[in-house]
Amino acid sequence: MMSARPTMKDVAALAGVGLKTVSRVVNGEGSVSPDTTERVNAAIAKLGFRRNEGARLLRQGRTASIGLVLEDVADPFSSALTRAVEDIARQHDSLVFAGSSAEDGVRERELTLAFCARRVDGLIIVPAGATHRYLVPEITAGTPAVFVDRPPVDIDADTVLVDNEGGARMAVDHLIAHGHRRIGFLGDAPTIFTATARLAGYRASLEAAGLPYDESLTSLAPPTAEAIRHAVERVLGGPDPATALFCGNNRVTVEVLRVLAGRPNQPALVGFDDFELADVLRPGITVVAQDPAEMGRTAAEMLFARLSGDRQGRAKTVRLPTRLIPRGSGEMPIATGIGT
Amino acid sequence: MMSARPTMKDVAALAGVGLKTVSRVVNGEGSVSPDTTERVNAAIAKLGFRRNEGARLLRQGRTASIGLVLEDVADPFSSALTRAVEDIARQHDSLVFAGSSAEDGVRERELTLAFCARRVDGLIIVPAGATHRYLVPEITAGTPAVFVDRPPVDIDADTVLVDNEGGARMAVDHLIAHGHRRIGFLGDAPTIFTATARLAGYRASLEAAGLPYDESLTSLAPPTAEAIRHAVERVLGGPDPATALFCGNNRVTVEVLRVLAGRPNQPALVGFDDFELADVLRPGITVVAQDPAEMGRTAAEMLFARLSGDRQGRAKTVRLPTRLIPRGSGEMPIATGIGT
DNA sequence: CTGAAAGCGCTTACAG
DNA sequence: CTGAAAGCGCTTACAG
Repeated sequence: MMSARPTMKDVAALAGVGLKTVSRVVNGEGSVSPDTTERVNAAIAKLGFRRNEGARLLRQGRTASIGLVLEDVADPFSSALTRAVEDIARQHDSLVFAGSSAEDGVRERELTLAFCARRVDGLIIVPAGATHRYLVPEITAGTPAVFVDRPPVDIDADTVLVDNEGGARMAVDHLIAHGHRRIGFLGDAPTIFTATARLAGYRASLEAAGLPYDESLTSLAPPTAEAIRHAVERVLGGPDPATALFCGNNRVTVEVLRVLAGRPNQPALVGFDDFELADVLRPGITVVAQDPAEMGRTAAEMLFARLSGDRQGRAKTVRLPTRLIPRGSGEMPIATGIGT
Repeated sequence: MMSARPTMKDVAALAGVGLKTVSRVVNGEGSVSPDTTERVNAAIAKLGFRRNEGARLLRQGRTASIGLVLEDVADPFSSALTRAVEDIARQHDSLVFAGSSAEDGVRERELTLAFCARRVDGLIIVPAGATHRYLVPEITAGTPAVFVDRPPVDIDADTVLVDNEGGARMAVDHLIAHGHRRIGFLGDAPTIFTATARLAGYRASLEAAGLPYDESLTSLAPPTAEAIRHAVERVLGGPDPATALFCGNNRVTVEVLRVLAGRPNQPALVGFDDFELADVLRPGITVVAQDPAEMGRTAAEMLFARLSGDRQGRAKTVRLPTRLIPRGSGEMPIATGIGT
């Protein structure tokens, strides 16, 4: 029972052997006599020795850890992704540093560089910033990065995206197929890659159906309660209102539902991103689902592939599919109330 | 542009100064001539040098990182807690290793000891295991641990809990106040501390009201869809069924709502734990809310307080309050259907 | 089968 | 104002 942590040196001294012999026993390298092994193990047990992995890894030139930069750890999308990354990392005996950029480019950079300063073996980033040039020296120095959900800006790197445009198009096609001609789009801030990609899918769907694109039916803004309330009122008000809404992401959908709960007649609705309880609400909420766990898994596998070999190959982009899940809200015809 | 990372030695060589001088400049220690400082900075810039924090911290005997052991990073409770821990850690220039025990004692132990092997400065643990004796050597060696949501077993350590019994009692009192006499309790597995504490609160409330405790109205089991379906059918079936349900946690509540969605008449319902969309459902779901972010914040603050001084003081337990949020489902009198 | 020396990339304690 | 030496706790490369 020492108060400080015993080291290999302490073990060696107690066992009366050289440092290297302790190292051999700890690493199970064999070629140590049974007698010596026993003495070393006894000393280890007596002192409660546990090897300092950080010191070992410093010598080996890696840290067996990766850095995961999220928008917000607390977000369901981020946390599902985190769990998937964790599970892959565990398979590679690697630990995960996780942190939130809070959708702030400066904070993303600070956090990412803090991870690099700890010499994480690699990075998985849900980017928020307007440039990732700051990563060039790190990547060049041998710290690979994989981007998820949004592509990096100004640099080339492995990326995992979903088919945002195709997913959005599927959502709007679905509403059109159910008779809607006036369809609103409520998206996140236009600085966010996925928001504009989904807007593009929305427009493509309208165009394919020969429907006009009417800017007064769209809104691209951070999904605060206030902003969403105004947007919903604008899009559902006026002389020729929308009869259906396409919500650009999870947080938009939830805020929209909150606003709609207080209104008499309800538009049809499809949301991008699935969410817990979407099936319990009445009507069930039709969504275009992406799979954050699959995104995390894919990104982590790409990263560990880089770490164990293919470090110089060209950057790859994987685009995962989305899936339409009809639950009721997206299948309502024009002018039918949602029913309380 | 070297392919490997430049070190202080490389910088010193290029600048034509000693290693220590580079260290001084990097640390802004002053007492370096302007001329020398400039040469060193030029070399740093030219080489793209970035100090290896891991090496620095090894020498300093700490890692400026903490380990966070959760039940499941992807769970909303865990992820809200994680974000709060992250924010406090950032204030202390510390990074966070996060990982999931998956409610498995063995995995909890492996993960926790992996963090200790990296010599994290401290631990925050949502415990799953049946004993934490394995932590004694680590704590003795100077790695403090703070437990959250559930107390440690077999050891003494700082702990952050909520008033589970009081919260449960508040929930059941509320249902009783609305006229209910037959109230079901659907809780998680009895091995989970919070499940039995909430059962105790349920029983205390019944007893205070002079109502009998009827085991046929209760269920304590992991909240799989299957188990919950059976439990709901049992508690709401039979000759003298429950008219109200108290759900022991988030996941139970969600599964119960899923089951109830397919049934004709609906019991009153109060859930322990708040959740997104509880206010959007019709009726709104009345809950006893705890504050996972506050729990994380409190735990992190206790940990950093230990790290910056009070290492030997007696273990403290903080018990945070819960809060009843009436939204409709908990205020329904007997025999009134929930509406669609 | 065993160990002394050098090194991972830094800082600390000393000496000038 | 500056730097050589020793050290953080391990492993690597060598030598016996």
